[in-house]
Amino acid sequence: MKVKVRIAPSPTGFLHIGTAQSALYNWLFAHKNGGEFHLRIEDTDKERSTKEYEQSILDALEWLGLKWDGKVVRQSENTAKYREVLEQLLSEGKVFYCHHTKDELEAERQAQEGEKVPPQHVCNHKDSEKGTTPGGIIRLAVTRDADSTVSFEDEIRGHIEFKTSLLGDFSIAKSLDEPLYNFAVVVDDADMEITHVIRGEDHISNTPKQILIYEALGLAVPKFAHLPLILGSDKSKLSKRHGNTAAIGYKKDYLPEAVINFLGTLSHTFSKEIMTKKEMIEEFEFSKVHKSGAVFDVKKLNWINSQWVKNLDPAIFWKIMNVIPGFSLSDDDTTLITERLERLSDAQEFSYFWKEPEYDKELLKWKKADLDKSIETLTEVKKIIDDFDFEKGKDGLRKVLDEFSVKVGDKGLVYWPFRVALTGREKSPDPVDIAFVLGKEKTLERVEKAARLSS
RNA sequence: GGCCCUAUCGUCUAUCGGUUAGGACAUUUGCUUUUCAAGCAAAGAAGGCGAGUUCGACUCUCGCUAGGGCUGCCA
Repeated sequence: MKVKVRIAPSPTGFLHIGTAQSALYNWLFAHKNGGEFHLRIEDTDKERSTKEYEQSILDALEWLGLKWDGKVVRQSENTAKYREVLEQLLSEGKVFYCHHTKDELEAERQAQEGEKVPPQHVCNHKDSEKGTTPGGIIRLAVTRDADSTVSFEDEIRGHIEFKTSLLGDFSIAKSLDEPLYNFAVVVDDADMEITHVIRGEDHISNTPKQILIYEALGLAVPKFAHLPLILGSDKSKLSKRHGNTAAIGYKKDYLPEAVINFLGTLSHTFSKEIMTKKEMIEEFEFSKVHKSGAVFDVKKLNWINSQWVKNLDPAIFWKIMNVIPGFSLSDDDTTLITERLERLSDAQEFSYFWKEPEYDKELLKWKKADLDKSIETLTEVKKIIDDFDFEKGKDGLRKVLDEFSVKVGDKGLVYWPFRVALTGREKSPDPVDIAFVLGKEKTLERVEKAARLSS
């Protein structure tokens, strides 16, 4: 049987980074097995779902390169199917109408909490006239055998078992046209012929309910694989208060390959740290997916990103950066930036390559000398550069500057003001490298301006 | 409270009964050096607790503890 998996985000927010990870693992599993990866939008909650969020989820998935097969499925477009299934179940007496009010249910729940018994609603309408009378909400009639259990073999965690007596007659639809999560998921997964449900650990406790629905429908139960959660620094489920939880929020600082690499290696053991999606497909195994939650470590993401940036095609780098339309440096010169970049937005620190630097003249002062002396030396440097033929290359210029340094007796006094004049910053690559990127003319201009600025 | 899941360096992890408990990120130090990085080299850093099984447990079993998830007419 062909492997078919899916992710089912609800358009009530941006694509969560955890959902992105589970999308990745679904995608990996599908590709490893020559199967299909589908996208289903769970928009049964009409109040909170929006088209904008739906679009942003699609965009995030595309950015990450997790392309889905076939068309996007929307639950809101499946209402006829839910109604049909519900009516059938109703006629078979497997589900029933519950006419209890929210207040009654709430009172019951509080009483149960007070008695310290598991909160659940075992409805007395199920065997009465009321159960077949339309109105109220629809619940599944769950058998109350003290010993009966629902169990499944999780692909990642092994045997998991629940007592059905703890479930109560749980709700599956607000009305014939308003299915609730657990019911809609089962109907759709069955409809789409999903073979493996790969999702977050937070769904483990929904699984027995869903299995019971499969059984009521007389349908084959798919395999389940529950992924560990991504945790914040305090080890609780990653949420807004920990920072950025929207996958698309990482776009400004990270390459999609790096985010995928990070998410992939976070909860699955691979043979090395830096992995392409293709390599991950080869090695993906449920047995190598971890069981325990993993803390989201931005420092590691930064490092992984820096590795990807270093090896990035310069043309693509400039396309992504888009600092000034059309601006770029030669491939070799680009490495001056990419070799020292962790986050994409840090490229702003190299803005002196594409615009005039602005700085305080005090910055020109070398720490082991005073400002006047620094300027004096810079003026000498200007002359040296003026006399130097750039055709002779970087090493040639370095050689003359080094010789001059020996005469001055302080290398820093020569190079520091030179660096500041060119970049306006206290940290940068070698000023000689920068001079050769800027060219002789621009270099002289900046040095001259610096010297003038201080007189 | 109930149910379920989990438990090795600060973080992500390897180990599938016998290892000096390995690697990566981070940290610290050294080299390099005109600054900051990068790069290279090195160092420190771990099996929650208690029983049991065994010649021998990080590894198997049980209990405890801790953390997490769920407990909606949300998904």
